[in-house]
Amino acid sequence: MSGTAAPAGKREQTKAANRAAILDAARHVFADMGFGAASVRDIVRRTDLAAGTFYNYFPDKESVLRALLDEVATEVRARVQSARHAAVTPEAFVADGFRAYFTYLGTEPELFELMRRNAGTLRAMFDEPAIGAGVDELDADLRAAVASGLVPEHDTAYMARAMVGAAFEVAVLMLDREPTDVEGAVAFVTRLFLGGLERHG
Amino acid sequence: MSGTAAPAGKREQTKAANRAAILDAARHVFADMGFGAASVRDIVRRTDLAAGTFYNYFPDKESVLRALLDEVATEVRARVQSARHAAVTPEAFVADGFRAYFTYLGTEPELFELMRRNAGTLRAMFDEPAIGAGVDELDADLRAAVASGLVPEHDTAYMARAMVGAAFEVAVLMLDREPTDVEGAVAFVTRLFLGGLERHG
DNA sequence: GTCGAACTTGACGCGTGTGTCACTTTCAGT
DNA sequence: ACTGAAAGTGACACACGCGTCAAGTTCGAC
Repeated sequence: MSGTAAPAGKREQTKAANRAAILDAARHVFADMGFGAASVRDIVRRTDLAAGTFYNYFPDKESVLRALLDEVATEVRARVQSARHAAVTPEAFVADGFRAYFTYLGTEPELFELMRRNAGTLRAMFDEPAIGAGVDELDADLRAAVASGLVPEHDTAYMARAMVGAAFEVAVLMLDREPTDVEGAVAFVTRLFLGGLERHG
Repeated sequence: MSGTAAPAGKREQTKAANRAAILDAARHVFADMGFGAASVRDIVRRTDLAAGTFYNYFPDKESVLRALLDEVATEVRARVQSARHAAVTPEAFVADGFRAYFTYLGTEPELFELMRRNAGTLRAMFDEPAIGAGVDELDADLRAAVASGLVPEHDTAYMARAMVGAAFEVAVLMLDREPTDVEGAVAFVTRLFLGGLERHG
């Protein structure tokens, strides 16, 4: 009957369901009113649970944000990383990385909206610049590309930031346009940054 | 004695001083804890004023944010606009616009921090994408440049967003590095986007 | 069917924020 | 000086969020 791994007792089932319900409610609340203005009560109210129950699952609203973040950050990082590491040409490096990024965001627009709305808070709270989910890794990959001669020498720290910042804004616009045109966005940023990389030679 | 225009009665003097004190306190508070988490009391506490006095100047905290925003948005827009409109080559168009932007941010790092911290809130609150203070104007300028043949045809909406997003992130890094190197940042983004623009032809 | 541990519930005590308002202080005009 | 309007003050009434906890409910083991 149940599709996934363990059938599990009813106890564990509701436990997982409650946790999921809280995370789901929090996703909406944080995206709608922003993390700072949101209260634990706002989250609970979007749920069938009682106020006290919340604290069986998370100690405070910050933990919920953290959980939500881990969800998205690890996923997007892994996808982008593996896409980039499979690339051998600069074209593929840029295009595949962005494609993985844009594709995932198209899949989870709600999480993206949450990140967009609370980007400043995230930066301040966890020093991880989770917004781009891996500026450091991009920087590292760029340095490796420079070292191996694939790409001309340049300020990789600036470049990583610029790529993430531009990609983020382009993603916003991409998701605003109907229908969502991932390939168009990929083509745009790829041309932009390939041109930029060459020019730095 | 007093440098500026009207010596003004003591009445008007303190009135202006109080308003300025509130705005200054709010600048700090919004930048430190984020707009959503901040309270009117937090602002007042950073001031010599009583709680009630606040409401003689602003109806609520949102109005303070609005006032703060107008301060920075109109200033940066005017500077960038005039810098760009004086340019005749694509090089100057890109470089001068960014230079005006970076230079102003270097002047007012506190307002920049406020914008950075609350970018998501600003977008949600006022539809104006005040963060880049003029994406629309940049888009318009780009379209004009395309129409006049200065620059090859491309998706100017994407380009405007990408430029603003990249500039914002580069500015963050620029202000983190010591000493603040405006010309280095200008040179970086100029090469990046000139290469990108050419490549789109 | 019984029992106990795990979980849920919602009301409670406490702290804090909101916007207001009667009262006081301050300044400008005479 | 004197006076009245303008502005400042802080306590107040109300509302809400927080985290807890005693009481109730539910599931699973035997």
